[in-house]
Amino acid sequence: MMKKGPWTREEDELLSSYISREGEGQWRSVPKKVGLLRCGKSCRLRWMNYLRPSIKRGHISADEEDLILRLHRLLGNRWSLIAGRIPGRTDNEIKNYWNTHLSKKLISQGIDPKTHKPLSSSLKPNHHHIFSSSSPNQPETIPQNSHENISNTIPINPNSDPGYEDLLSYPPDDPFASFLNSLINEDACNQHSPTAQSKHDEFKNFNDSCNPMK
DNA sequence: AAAAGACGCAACCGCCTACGT
DNA sequence: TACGTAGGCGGTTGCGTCTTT
Repeated sequence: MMKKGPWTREEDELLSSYISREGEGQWRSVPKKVGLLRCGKSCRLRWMNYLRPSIKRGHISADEEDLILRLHRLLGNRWSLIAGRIPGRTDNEIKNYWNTHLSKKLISQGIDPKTHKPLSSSLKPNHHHIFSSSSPNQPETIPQNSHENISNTIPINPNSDPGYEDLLSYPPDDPFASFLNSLINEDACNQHSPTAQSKHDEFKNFNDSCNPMK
């Protein structure tokens, strides 16, 4: 019989010590090896969203909030992609933060959290904008429930897509625009995923360029 | 002080893709 | 090609906590 519900401190310690000893992977066999009455998926989720040492929990800074907003405007509800660009944050945490804080904040400002356009105009179809009325929650080029590589679905060349500049609304030399370009093209250009440190550096560089006074 | 309602977040669920056989 | 397994994803739920009445 599988156990469900909140994890206890003892379970966390058992899982943590096992993962730090044996490493991640083979999740289905982890509960048996550790002696937990949990399914492998649950163990993986607990590790990924809570126990990993690199996780930064708690207060989300204004910079991080701004980044989430901008990335969501570009990517839609692609929480894992967004989280991948915010060091130490998990997709679950960002998803929760969006649903409980940011979407309400945008609504209070008269902005549709799905389209990032003014609520009064968000009902009107806009074929120029890649967020179409047929799927307001996702960019038009990204199929619902698809987990395919983002670089295959988001226009890679801004100059070839008429809606791109409208979407970003940043001048070509805007640091965030170049940051987004780098992340969009990253998977296509890099054979290897960047390390946590390089992601951190990338984020820091972006933040520094946005906030030179810091 | 107690009850009711709202809120926030951890965890679950179902579906998908990738990969091996 | 078809099937099974593992891992990953986003949507949703459930429950503890906080706030309001």
